[in-house]
Amino acid sequence: MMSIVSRIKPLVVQVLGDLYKQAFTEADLTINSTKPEFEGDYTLVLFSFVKQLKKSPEQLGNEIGEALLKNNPDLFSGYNVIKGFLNLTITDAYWTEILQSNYNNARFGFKSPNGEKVMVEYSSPNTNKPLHLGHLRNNFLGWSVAQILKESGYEVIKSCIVNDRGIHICKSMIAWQLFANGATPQSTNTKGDHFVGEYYVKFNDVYKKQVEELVAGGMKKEEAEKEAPIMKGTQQMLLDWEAGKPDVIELWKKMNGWVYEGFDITYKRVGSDFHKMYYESDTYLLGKKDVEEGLKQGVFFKKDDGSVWIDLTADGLDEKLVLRKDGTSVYITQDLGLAQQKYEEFRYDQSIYVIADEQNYHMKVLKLILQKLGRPYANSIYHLSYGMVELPTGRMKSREGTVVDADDMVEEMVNVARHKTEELGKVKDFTEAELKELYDTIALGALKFFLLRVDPKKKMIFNPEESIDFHGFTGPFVQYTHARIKSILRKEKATDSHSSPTTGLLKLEKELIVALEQYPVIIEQAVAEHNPSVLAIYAFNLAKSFNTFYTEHSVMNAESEEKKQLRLQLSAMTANVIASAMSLLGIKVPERM
RNA sequence: GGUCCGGUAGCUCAGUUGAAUAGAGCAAUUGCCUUCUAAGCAAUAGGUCAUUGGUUUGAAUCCAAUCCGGAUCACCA
Repeated sequence: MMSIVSRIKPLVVQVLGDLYKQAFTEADLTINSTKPEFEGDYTLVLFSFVKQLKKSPEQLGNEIGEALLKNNPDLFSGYNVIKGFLNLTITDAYWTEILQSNYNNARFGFKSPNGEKVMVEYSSPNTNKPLHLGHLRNNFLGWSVAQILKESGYEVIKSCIVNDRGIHICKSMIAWQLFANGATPQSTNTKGDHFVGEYYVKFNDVYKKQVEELVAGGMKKEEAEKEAPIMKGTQQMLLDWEAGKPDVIELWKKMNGWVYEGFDITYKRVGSDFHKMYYESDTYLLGKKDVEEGLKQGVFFKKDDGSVWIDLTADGLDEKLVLRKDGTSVYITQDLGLAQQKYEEFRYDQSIYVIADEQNYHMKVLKLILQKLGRPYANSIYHLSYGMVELPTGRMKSREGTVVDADDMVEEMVNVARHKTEELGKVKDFTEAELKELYDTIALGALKFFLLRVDPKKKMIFNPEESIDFHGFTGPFVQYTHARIKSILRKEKATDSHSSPTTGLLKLEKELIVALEQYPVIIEQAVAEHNPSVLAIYAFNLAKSFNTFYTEHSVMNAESEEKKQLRLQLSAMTANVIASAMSLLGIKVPERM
């Protein structure tokens, strides 16, 4: 299945060769959608040939247009030249053919397996605090990119590295030990991850106070930060953990267990899932082998104190530590080891890391080191870097409690969905279970769409007062359009009718088919850019086009039986493509709402 | 300070492989429910595309400089 633009390009290249005996390539051509105020469907920009061919744009346009029309009467039905633009009109027969052969194809734009294997690592939570809005952006992005790749023919392995050990985990552990008096999630009726998160905040409160007291007593701030009793206790706990001290390990397992119970609920709710979980407690020692190997290869060097480094100054970066003087791993050491582990286990062709842009430098270094170590997978690593979600007041900080909690967020969206639905009163015959499902569909649709509609690379601002909206450029708008179409199709199904007319397409009908035809190219773009937002924007524009068409023309009371069939097909295909595009974003679409 | 990312309507964002008069949504104003779901449609208003210079037939887009905001450059993860 070839897009119309990629069909036109070789035809133009051929015509240019025939007419002017000059070789052009498809890359030399610019073909855009024709602006609505002009006659035509697609436009060839002529300026680039003017100089080379020494003819006026008008003359060129007319000659090329004439030849294209003559050679391909089944594809082009007309042309016009305005200034330097050749506007081409595609035949109605072409458009209706697209419609008839695809209106009922739920896999339109999807591809069959291509034999390539991709790993997508996303989510990567810490087990010391609950998930917040920033994690949701990561989860939705990772899941969506994986789904887009899957439907584009890749074998996809979704993985997750859980940061379940380290000093930050010990912080909530020690605070629990000191202040909980044996309280548990059960005894306090609190979701496990939230329960543990409270002690992480508690740690930071106490720590801050202790540092202040020490500073008041005349100690320098830097020293006080090291000497605060609770911090010393935490560091001791980390040493005990690494030594495998039973009571610490037991506490660690217990608290992590609480967190996992909480995470499971949230992941299930928002639809995140993984094929392979990695735990840092299993992998954090792995990279040491790579460091030894790199030392032998001369990629790394050892300083006098025994610490191991790599010199990246020739690559415009700094010297980077890869192993501490006491022989313990740092962050990058672990990532080196994990990368190796993942490759040995899955032999992927591509490995995508969905990680916030604050780690751009780290990921650059990781890739560079793997390249220098001569790893065969080094170049297959792709950092899908996304911007942080910020509040109007600035960055969210777990330590300071200025975060929008993921569970709270979902709950609030569900409430808004319920109120709005009740207010409109269109689904009064739904059962409790059906209503609950509908609220979830709408709430998560709104939330996912909101977080995915923005270019991942860009940081985004979340304003709680203004961002919860179900009108306009939102998930519920697209979902509503789908429900609206389904309402028509419940009255009458589209059928394979070859009696539907192949001429006389109305403007709004054609606009819709033209948009539908572009869907496969949009998916390809989403794959190439690792960018789901193009699908969100596309789905919105498609829904908007349908709504305009819908208010202007009646399907059930069409001018003729043929028109009705055509419009039923048009409705069916629009509903399919909306459902399809939304499914790639991880968003469900309801039959009614 | 070095590196990277960003600055487009009151707000949130598209457009950045150069192409016709820079587009949406929200907010504001105004119309449209006896006709397939008004979570909709139509319309009005809102812009020195941060600034300056350059390249080009053509610049929001490319180049240079400047200003502003953010991230990062840890023996933290």
